[in-house]
Amino acid sequence: MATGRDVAERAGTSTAVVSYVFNNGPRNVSPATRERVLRAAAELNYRPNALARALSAGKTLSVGLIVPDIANPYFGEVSRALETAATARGRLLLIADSAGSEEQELQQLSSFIERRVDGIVLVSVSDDPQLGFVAEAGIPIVALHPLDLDQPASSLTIDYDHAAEEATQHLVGHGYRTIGLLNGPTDSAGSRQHAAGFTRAILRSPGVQASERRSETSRGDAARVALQWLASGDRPRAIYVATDEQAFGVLYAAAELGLHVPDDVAVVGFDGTAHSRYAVPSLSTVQQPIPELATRAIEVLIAAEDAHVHETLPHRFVARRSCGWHAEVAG
Amino acid sequence: MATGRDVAERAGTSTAVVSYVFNNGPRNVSPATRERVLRAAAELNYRPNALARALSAGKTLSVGLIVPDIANPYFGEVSRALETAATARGRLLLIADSAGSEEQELQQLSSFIERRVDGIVLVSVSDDPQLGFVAEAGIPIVALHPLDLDQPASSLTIDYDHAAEEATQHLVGHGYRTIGLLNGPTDSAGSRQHAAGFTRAILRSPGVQASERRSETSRGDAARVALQWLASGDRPRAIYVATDEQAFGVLYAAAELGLHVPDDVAVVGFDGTAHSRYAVPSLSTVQQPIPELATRAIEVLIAAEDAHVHETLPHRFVARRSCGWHAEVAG
DNA sequence: CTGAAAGCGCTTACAG
DNA sequence: CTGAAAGCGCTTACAG
Repeated sequence: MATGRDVAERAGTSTAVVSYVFNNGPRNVSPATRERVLRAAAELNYRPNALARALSAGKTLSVGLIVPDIANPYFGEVSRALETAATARGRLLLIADSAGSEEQELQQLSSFIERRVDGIVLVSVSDDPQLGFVAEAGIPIVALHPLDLDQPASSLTIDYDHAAEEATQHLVGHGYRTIGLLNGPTDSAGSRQHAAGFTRAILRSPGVQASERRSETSRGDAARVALQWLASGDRPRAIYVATDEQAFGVLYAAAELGLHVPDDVAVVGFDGTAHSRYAVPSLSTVQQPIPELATRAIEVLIAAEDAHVHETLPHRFVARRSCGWHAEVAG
Repeated sequence: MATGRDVAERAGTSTAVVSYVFNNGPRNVSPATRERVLRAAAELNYRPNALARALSAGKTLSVGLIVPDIANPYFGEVSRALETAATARGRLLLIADSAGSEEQELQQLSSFIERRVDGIVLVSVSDDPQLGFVAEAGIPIVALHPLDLDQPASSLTIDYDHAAEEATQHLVGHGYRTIGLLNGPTDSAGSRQHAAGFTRAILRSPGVQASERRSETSRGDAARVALQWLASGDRPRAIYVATDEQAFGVLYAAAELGLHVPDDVAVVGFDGTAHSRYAVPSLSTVQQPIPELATRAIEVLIAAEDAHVHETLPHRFVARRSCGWHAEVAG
């Protein structure tokens, strides 16, 4: 491939000028020279080498993202929103999939450090990820989930605890007397908050019975757990599910068992993926502010102040058919 | 951040030796020296700069992927499979989302060229993408969809035409006499093959009536189109849908209208996403060989022979509840 | 407005 | 087994 030197020679100028032209600075170039450079570059099909540029300029203008499963629509939507936000700020987003593996997550963090990304957006598979070595490298991190305050990273989340309480309260309001919680697989900060909010709503409601199960964050495993649960003697009348992805598995299990949602069992999900609206039946859910999370995450990384930021963004409960309403709420 | 020079100084050796240690070659290093280098590196938290390495060594060991919508589960699964395949071959996968925009796709191709990726896996938004400039840059491309043979790129696909015929034939075999095709939005090579196979199966079946609609490749738009179609006087008894994503929209529309799948309307999808199995009801579909496509794509890019490759991989029709079977076929 | 030159942090023949 | 040095392709003070 042609280099800046090739272009400079053909245009009868120096590599410095070629750089000035392609970066619109930091020095001015006369229109005639600029014209010659651009012509030569076009003739040679010149593409500046981004690696050399980054090495020399000391910045890569790129942001890394690590998610546990890019095939999960929620993370897909998050990725898409981050790509939009990053592009709007002139950054390239690099997406990596840790495949639910802590080891792979660590490798990808390393890889991002080695590539000198300007910042990292992380959805960790771990409840308490080791981020010290990233901080030592001087690369800011923002997690899109609750994080211990002593971690060397920022976090942006919604208030899981209150959202869980609100959603559970909504089910109580429908008059359901037995309510289940299908939580995530591990004892993480997130799952504790789901449980805390759920429990608070239950305790406040005399006569309401609670039960809890766990499953992996996948349709398949949620379906497996729900098939047993819903076929058992202590089938709950309503279930609050910690992720949409698991809720889809519950809807599937109910249908397989010939149970009607919401008449036999009501379901509420969490995340507010675009798909939740088109579930059968459409899924009531807690809507995460995905575009806002993405925009703010990129902002935080670009600002990269010394202090870490821990912000809570507003969520929204969206009632649809699956919880018992027979008309979608406005919006 | 510490550099190789810092490590060399602390270890009392040269940067060359540091490089030899971290790359396990190309020269041997005595155990004692290696030990000193590793210790110094650990103390300094040294991370080799991948940009400098790539610039110097002339290879980035990275592969770019561009998909039209990372939030679409099919592309999510493809991304995940490619990440696995790339990692297995020691390459880093960079994922970009063109957001359905031809212009953005071109920018991302440019960005990948500038980053000197070793190869690009492309799912284009365009029927006839302009790839000449990528080929001129010496970067091999493999498309995961049909491509004109005069394009300067390889392609890996299944036989859409026969798969469509087979799926339609399956619906005919159920005895359905009115069969619809819900195709993709544009007149692309893919949509032509869907239509060709569909039509062939219909023409071979006397007395079967066909109809066709189009929608965007999204649940939402497919639902919009299907709501009209299924509520109209000429509602087909069965529908062959060009993507799972659109088929989910059709399932939603049927449920909204109080129609039972498959008793009122049968549905067959296309792609074989993991989600298809857990749809309500579980979705009959044409299974793309996602892991095989991914593995082969990375192989083709790494081999990077002069000749372009155009391969057809085997697909598999999977009958589930949505087409009228009431038991899932083995597998 | 333009050019010669140093430097970014590596890798790799080359010489010893 | 090890080191000095050139080079990868850019950017950017510095000097003119």
